Amino acid sequence: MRILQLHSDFIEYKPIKKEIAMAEKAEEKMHKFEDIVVLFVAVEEGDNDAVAKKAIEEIKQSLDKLKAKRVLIYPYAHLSSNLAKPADALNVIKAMEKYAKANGLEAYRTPFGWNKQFTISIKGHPLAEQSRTFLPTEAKAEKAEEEKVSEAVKAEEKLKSTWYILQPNGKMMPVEEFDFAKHENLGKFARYEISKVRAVQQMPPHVPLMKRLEIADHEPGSDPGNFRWYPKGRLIKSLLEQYVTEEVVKYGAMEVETPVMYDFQHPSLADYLNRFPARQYLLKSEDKELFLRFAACFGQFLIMHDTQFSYRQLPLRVYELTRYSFRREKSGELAGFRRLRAFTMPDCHAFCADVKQAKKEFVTRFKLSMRVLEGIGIGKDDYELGLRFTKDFYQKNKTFLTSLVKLLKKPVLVEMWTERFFYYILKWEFNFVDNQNKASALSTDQLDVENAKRYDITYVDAKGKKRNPLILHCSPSGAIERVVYALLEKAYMDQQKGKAPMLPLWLAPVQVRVVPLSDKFQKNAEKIAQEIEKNNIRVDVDDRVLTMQKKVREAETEWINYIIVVGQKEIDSGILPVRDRKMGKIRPMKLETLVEEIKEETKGKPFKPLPLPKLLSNRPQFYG
RNA sequence: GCCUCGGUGGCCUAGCCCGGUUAGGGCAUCACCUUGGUAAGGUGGUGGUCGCGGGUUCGAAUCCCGCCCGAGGCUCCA
Repeated sequence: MRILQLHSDFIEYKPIKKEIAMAEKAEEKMHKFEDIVVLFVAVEEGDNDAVAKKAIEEIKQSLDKLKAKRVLIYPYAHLSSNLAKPADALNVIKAMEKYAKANGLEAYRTPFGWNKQFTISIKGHPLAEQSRTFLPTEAKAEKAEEEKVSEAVKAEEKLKSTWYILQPNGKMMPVEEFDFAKHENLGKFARYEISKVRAVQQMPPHVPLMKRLEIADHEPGSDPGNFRWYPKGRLIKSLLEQYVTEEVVKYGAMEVETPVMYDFQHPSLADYLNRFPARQYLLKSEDKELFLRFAACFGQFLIMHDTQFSYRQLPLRVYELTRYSFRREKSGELAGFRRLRAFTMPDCHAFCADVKQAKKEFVTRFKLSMRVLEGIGIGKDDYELGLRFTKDFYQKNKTFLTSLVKLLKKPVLVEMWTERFFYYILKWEFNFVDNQNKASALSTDQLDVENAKRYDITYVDAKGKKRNPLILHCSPSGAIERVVYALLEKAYMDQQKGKAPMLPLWLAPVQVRVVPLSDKFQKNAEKIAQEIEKNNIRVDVDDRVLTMQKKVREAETEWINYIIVVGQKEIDSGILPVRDRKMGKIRPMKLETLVEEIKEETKGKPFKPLPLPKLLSNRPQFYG
């Protein structure tokens, strides 16, 4: 049994919806209790009457110290991942109520089996918040692997935020007063963030696409949310990784590499972990407890802790492409490439002397992120800005915040916190809105005022004094997997609009396919392919024994950008009929012209050769 | 984690409600025929622990229980 004990000034709750068939009877109206100790209770497998009794006895002792005698028993499943069956849980909960009354407490109970809405105000004293675990027998006690309810989770329960729309002209209005008619996606994003709209019952389109296009698939031999990447997918991912890294290095970052696992007991890390509401993958190695990183922060901060630097060198930028970062998301929230347990995250930290410098750097990185997404093929019409800050920061920095919105040239969603609960005072993300009207963050940056101290990172200022820098946390593209998700979802949207779905040319696994009209022309086709290949273009030859029509059809379903059929006419004339996917027609052109066009379109982007045998007859089929 | 729906050769799927021949079809794959002018040429063959484990039954893809995996919803999203 797990109990979160909160001494509150008041709690209000309202039963909304029955979660299970055996839910108790309840009145669907607001209930309010004042000056009461709320017991959020999760009944676990094996809990029984004795556990209920023991729990109440211990709580009674604690309440005596608080001079409190009113309790509200509130069934709360989310404290445990090892819940008892509902019927057993209800019995235990009822037993608790019985024992509480027997112990002279004034006991109340919220209905079991309901989805409830609640508001709680917690008293400020040191003993107001306590968490407890009770196990069925003492023998099992040492197995109690306390799933810590982190400070961040508790903080979020108290978090109060208000929502606004901030326009490029600096005008900020409450979100409900804004007219979304001309800003459909922003409206979808706002609704998703604030009220969590119900999505249509449908598989996300990128999931079947990533399989059919042989990009990636679930790996059943691993943990959920871990993917296998086929050659075409690996090429796409690898090009994206290379591109983002090149752009961040151009911006001035120093690339490093740090471990994927860390000591749970390291003091800075343990403290930091407590600031994150997510769960980690844990591993035991001999007597050490390790966790897998969920971002590059750890490694980079530990490096910077041991690094000597002065104010003259600031801002200092450190970068790593984490392959992988791990977050043990709850199984029910995993969704294709949108949300994974292992993902590739470019993560760039900038260490700044003061707020003024941090703000300037923040703008540089905002522009960098826009540029990176643009280069990938995700323009500013494809995402919406979420801008989040504390009220205090807003009052001192209105002009600065508006300047970010001006860069984007469209209204943005604002979340304002009355107090600072996280380690940052300012944060933004670019959110992609997909075919299910769900929003997912791509690029993001944060202004961190807490971790330099926690990790004891210092620079020497002009007077020779040690100071903690401010730290910016930026991912200029967001997780690479999520970029692939956005590209595929975007292609699907195009298809819905009647346009041919496709990937940006520089990311297409096969850019040109040469189709010999019959096997008589195969040598000619291979020769043309060789000429194209010399120019760093990914080209293959469909030498299979199939009709030309069928080969064209397959090339189209593979989203190949240019298809060239080669027969006698082409050999005689030297003019190639190029089937252009983007323009949707066949364009007669010379080989050199096509090569020039492709080189121009892919200029400045990384290149990698074809990741598969050049002849289709030599190629295995990974899926379907 | 909870609730709902699903899992049948490499892929998509019929059959399941109402238990009973050799589990049917399409795509892919292999062989042969076809050598073509821009989105599916023809014929034949190979290929199956019906997600896994247990139960009910003379008999289970089909009914019951447990588990695993996927999707959707809730929750969560640093």
